[in-house]
Amino acid sequence: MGKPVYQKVRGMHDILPDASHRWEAVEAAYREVVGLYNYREIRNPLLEDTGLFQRSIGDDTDIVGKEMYSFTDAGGDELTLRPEGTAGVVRAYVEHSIAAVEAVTKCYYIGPMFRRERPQKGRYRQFHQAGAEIFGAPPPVVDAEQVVMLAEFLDRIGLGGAVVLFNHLGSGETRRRYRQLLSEHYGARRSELCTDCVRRLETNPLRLLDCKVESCAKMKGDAPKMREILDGADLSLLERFRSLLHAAGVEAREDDRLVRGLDYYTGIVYEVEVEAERGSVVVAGGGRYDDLVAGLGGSETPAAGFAIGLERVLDCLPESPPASVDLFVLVPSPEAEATAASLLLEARRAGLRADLDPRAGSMKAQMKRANKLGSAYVLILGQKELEAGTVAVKDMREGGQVDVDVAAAVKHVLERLGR
RNA sequence: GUGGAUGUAGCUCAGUGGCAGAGCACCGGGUUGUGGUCCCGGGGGUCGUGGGUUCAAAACCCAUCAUCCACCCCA
Repeated sequence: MGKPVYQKVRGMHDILPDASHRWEAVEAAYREVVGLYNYREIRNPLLEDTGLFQRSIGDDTDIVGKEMYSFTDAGGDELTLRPEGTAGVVRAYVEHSIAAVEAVTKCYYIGPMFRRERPQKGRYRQFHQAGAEIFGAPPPVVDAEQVVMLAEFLDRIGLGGAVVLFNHLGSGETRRRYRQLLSEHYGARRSELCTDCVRRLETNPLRLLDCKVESCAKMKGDAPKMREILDGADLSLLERFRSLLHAAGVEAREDDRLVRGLDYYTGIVYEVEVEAERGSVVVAGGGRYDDLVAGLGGSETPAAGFAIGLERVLDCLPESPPASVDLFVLVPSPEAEATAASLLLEARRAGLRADLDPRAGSMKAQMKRANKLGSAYVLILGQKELEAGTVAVKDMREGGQVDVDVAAAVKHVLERLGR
């Protein structure tokens, strides 16, 4: 064994053939579920102008401030590997004037995102998200529908019982006012704050509520509450949102500490949590961003979306074996290879996963290979069979085998497999 | 970005200064043409990497890289 000259860059992972089938299954389930809700796929570039992310995610956020893979290309353009999916989707929505063609647009995406963070479990520098966005729809019906869709997806892949934590960030003016009030409340007792919170006063006052340091946490008790700032319309939206989720059987709890790390969120925001062996894991997050389309040059357009962390989802799912082979052909001698090739072709055209051992070793070695691949049936093309124009069909499960005419062998296996 | 733990065979790990190991996996064999169980055998590691201490380093020291945990933040 040689020693590797290169290794994968930090925080990035190879999805090897022994694991990729799990990804395929999760992605297929996602496409299927969002298709039922009439979402269509959008495929955006991985690279965008750096300014797009600065404008949409916000200059003060951690993502823009210190986590982006940005560079100047040979032509002098400032480019960034996308750290999330929404910005690019909104950019495309505006750039292609989609609003002019249809009043409501629903699209989904699946793909890699890049953030230069310190990696750990469930946190990678290249990770994958499956997301969905809707444009041109006011709250709260579509917001609830997106959360239900998300729950349906999780349920389908075996992560039932997800819990939704939601909050209302206030829209536009109320949100700014609330940040101001929080900043004043905590700022008045600045000296008792931890160093992180002193920084938060400036960068993200909403995060002050989430501090776990005791002296800071104590101040939360008499801190102004979002609910006190929200107007009647906001509160009734929240209530309708809640009851729509309830009606769909989705467990949802209001959580006034819930804050999103991206500046474009307005109004209803949420996170989705599932129980895993190591505790509860947030596998998805989303919310409404009613100002973003206009912020990127489009007309005022209500919009909402979410993103699911696929690694986090997969980390919660059990290992599963890859697809096994339906039919394996044993080729004991070169004289049998032509017959083997045509049998394999016939089998594959009939939709069977079929293979042989390209090393052409002993029959025992080839049988071991067939067994390792989990083959249901093995066709044995021995000298005896070749001369008789037959092939031995062995049932690997039962262990028995029968001689069948070469021309009927694949059909025989298809019948036994019930296909 | 900060603090901590870990890095020995493909995988899980034992080995605390004196010849690099186990289990599983992989490959082969157990007479004539047949897998899974069992028995026997085999290949594979410059002990993450680079320095240092020592007669002698997988082990001790320093650095570096990677993974994991906590923080920060987030999917």
